[in-house]
Amino acid sequence: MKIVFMGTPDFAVPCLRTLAESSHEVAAVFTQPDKPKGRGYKLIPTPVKAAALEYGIPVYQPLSLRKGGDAEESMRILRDTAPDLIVVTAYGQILPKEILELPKYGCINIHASLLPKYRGAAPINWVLLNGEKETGVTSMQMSEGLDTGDMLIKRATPIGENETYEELYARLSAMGGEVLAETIDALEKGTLAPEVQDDSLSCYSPMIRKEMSALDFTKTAAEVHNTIRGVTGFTMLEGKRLKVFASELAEGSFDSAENGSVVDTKRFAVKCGDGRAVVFREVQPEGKKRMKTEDFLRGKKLSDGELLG
RNA sequence: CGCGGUGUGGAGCAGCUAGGUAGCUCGUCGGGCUCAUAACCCGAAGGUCGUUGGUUCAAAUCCAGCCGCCGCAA
Repeated sequence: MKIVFMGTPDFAVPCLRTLAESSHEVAAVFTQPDKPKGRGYKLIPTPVKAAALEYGIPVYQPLSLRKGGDAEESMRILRDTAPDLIVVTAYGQILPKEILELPKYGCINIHASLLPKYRGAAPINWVLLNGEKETGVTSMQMSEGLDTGDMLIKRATPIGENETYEELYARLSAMGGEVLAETIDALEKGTLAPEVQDDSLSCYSPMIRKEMSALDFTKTAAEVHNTIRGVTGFTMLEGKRLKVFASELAEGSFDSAENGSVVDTKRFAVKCGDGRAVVFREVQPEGKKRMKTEDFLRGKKLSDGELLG
């Protein structure tokens, strides 16, 4: 088959590699325009673009597929390319109806959740924020709504108690490539059995906002832990920002301590609203590298009862 | 030229403002002790203090440039 791939971040790269290394022809890759990122506003190619260039696949980066000159140009390119299938993984743009209907087999999307739950932009963050025990990857036949298409193949995976966003992201990303391979395989064999989503079971996972990462120690330890896992936490220590990348729940309760105070200086445990404590496992002080808590504590002496936030 | 931090043995840091002996908490290696629920004692190895140049009798420390890592903002 002749396939066009659309995707942007790291998450989509395994899918692109799956296709590029398959017997199918990846005729073109669409990805979001390079944006100035990082210090000094350096222009960084998207991970999908970088991978596509490795394989020598032509890359297109329209500002929009829905309006303006770029949209018309994209439509022309797609018509000329005449793909049998378009595969979309975390592209970051809504496809107009004309594109959805252009390929013979339509458009297939790989989504990082067990649909119909966690439709939308940030499913991986939200399953962690909500303390879900299980998630997965679903492939679907795209329709006009946001992640509402008929489900093709769904695969589930348990979520570790202390699993972080990065870890889960990497696992689901790899699973995405596998589910895509299976889906295309079944598509060719004609064994796909599309399943309509039950809208009454659906929920959305909106985009993550910066302030959601701020740790609130009046919340329960489980909630604080889930914030750290889901969106990476940050708090203030002695007037400086401290990011928290990984954590675990401490055993025991510390009712007498103040919320947000350090209750174990050897492990960096912080008391939360329900009397329990969260142990920071991996942190990054402002201006410093990310490090394990044990390393951090070698250079930074915490005092008992020291207040965060 | 967006704002800012930082670079010191294997790890995390102090020392720099007021230049003059390389320090702390660990790790590693050797030895001792023995059961102290991340053990304790003794000893050792290991550093061109990011880099280049400048000032100076003397630079980790002051000055200038360069390189690397990072936080904020986008």
